Amino acid sequence: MRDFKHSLPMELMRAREAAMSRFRPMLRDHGLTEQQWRVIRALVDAGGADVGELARKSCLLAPSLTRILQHLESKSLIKRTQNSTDNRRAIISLTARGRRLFNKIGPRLESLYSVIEDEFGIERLEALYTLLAEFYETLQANR
Amino acid sequence: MRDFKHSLPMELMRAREAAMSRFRPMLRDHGLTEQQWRVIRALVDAGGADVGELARKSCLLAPSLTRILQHLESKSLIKRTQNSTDNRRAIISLTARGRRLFNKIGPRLESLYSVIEDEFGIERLEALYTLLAEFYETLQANR
DNA sequence: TGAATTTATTTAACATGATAAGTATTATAG
DNA sequence: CTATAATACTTATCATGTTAAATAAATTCA
Repeated sequence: MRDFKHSLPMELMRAREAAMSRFRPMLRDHGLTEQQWRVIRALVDAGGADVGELARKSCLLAPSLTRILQHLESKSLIKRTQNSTDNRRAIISLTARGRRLFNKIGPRLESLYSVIEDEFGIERLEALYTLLAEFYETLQANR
Repeated sequence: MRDFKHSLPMELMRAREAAMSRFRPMLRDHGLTEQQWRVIRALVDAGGADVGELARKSCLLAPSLTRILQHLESKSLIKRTQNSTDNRRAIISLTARGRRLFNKIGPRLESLYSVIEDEFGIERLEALYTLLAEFYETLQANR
């Protein structure tokens, strides 16, 4: 059997964890988990979206997202607006408070990210992005 | 700000999930989670290890591993042996039942994995492994 | 139209992720 | 030696991951 150390899902996880461990403390200082931040960032990107769209953009399963939205709503970081044409989907968007939090955290994360760019090199980072995207597309296509 | 779609931790996660979704149903059919399988596989690889070593090899946090070991022990898939020189660390190893389960599942996962190799190509897969390992090493080195 | 399906989201239940605190054992300094 | 610190692991707590089931609104079709 292939060496245990050579397990692709594990290598992907280790690489991800190596990166996230740089970001997580900062998010925590602002009272956010990694997943909550992904939702906020997706909302800035989309400027309002229903739950399904948010789930796709933030790479979260619907049940997780449901709980996270309840949490963010209780902290007044997001709000829900009823969709007139389909009462199943409410439109989620950031509150002013949510946007302020994003504006505070976003730049700090960017600077942490640019440190990684410098350490690993932009070219190799781009090569990694490309391979990851291709890998994902390949596996989705043949699903 | 960098495009949201271009977030490295998310891309790593998506790629990992694309792969895991191929393996997870099979594991589930045998009553195992992905993490439980990682522990079993690490034990085959090491042939007996204490909790700390197991945590590193299976990429699990100690509290998660504690719970998983309790679960696997209750299903008689692993056993604990006392270490004579240090009573803090018990040595974990597979039971005969654990080994049988591994022997049943291992080959099936390998064949699922070889499908991915064929779809994506071994060369690109190797390139991906290399980049991931380098990325991990770079970020660990400068920690 | 209205019963049956489909779609969107939530709830439930169990397992793991992440951080902090607790416990027991071993190592170390004085 | 022994009080103290360090190490290895476990517990506790809250948040998320994963699957299945439930709920409710929209769609389809007889």
